[in-house]
Amino acid sequence: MAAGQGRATEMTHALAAAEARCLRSGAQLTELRRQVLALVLEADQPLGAYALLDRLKAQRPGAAPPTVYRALDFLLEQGLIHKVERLNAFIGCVEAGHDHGHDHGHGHGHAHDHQFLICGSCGATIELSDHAVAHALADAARRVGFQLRKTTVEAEGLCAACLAAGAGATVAASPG
Amino acid sequence: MAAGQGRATEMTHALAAAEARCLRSGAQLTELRRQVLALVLEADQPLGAYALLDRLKAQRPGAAPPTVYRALDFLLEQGLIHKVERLNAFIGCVEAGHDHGHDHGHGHGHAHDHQFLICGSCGATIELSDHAVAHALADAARRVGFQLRKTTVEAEGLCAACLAAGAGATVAASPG
DNA sequence: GCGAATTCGGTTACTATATAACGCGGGTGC
DNA sequence: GCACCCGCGTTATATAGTAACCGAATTCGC
Repeated sequence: MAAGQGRATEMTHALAAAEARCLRSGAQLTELRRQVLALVLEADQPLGAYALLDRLKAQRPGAAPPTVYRALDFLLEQGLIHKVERLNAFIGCVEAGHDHGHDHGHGHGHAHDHQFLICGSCGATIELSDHAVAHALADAARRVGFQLRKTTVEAEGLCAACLAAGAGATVAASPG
Repeated sequence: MAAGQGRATEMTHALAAAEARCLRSGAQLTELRRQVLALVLEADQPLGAYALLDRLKAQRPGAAPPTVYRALDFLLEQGLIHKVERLNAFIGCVEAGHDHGHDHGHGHGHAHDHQFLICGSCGATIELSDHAVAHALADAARRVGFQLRKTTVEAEGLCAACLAAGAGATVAASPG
């Protein structure tokens, strides 16, 4: 891609931004939480809690499910990561590193509306922040008197790269 | 309840419609599948697979997880039920009883686009079929060259009834 | 009628995902 | 020092989902 920086650099930036954000909000980005965040960020796909646990054990042999789940809960609350419900997996928030220039005032991450596009062929997961989708959903909810708190919009299909590679015909199946 | 019919009547209609649909498509709505469908339909909330299994055991003592999962897979394929990803639970499809007047030609249920609004207070789950939401998502996907196959749109919040009951302040918590 | 192929579902065993509950140690305030 | 909260280790368990094998019933071809 056209990005002029490697993944390692992005990671460093993202971690620094996360740290800065936690400092501002008073949240404690502990060593464990930073480790789990790093594991999520360095993956190019959403990772399940137990996949993260396996990797975490390299650094922290005694790690158990609650170890990683507690860290994930924290990171979710801070808006540093998202959960992909369809996959029961976790992925870094692409907006976590940005600063919106204002404080939303709820003491935690801004919990922006977002959408995921999950490629069924290569597993890549694209995060969107499409206002039209968010508005359409908000409108539909308002129409039935429903007050939204958190939205989950996830779609499965084929990413541009896999479509170009002809995955439209094979969809991750080996050619016959 | 302003509806002029009881839930039992709705259920009977839904089951009859499901049977008719399966007849047309050649799918076999067996006794087990009908039982599981009835359990899903008679619940006023989405039910997890194991909750369904517990209830199924009353009629079918030997039932085990695969028993209910196989039935659920069938019902999902036929479009007679939906899965609520956020809850890992299953709910009857409100359109399953309708007839769209045309055959979609893929040999199974029409898999219409839909959205769920899940009340965090009472657990009620409202199914929408909002075209604006579906279109917005389709547009956003097209813009990044992503081909949609299946969409999952689920929102958590407060339903109109719970809002009216003042749940906006308490959200299912007992008053202090 | 007989066997092959298919479908449905019972059964066992297992993997994957997630949480409850208890306890310890380190900070902070007094 | 002591109470308190928080982070986290630890054990155990709950919940969700699948793999693999088997037998009964049906259908198809002969």
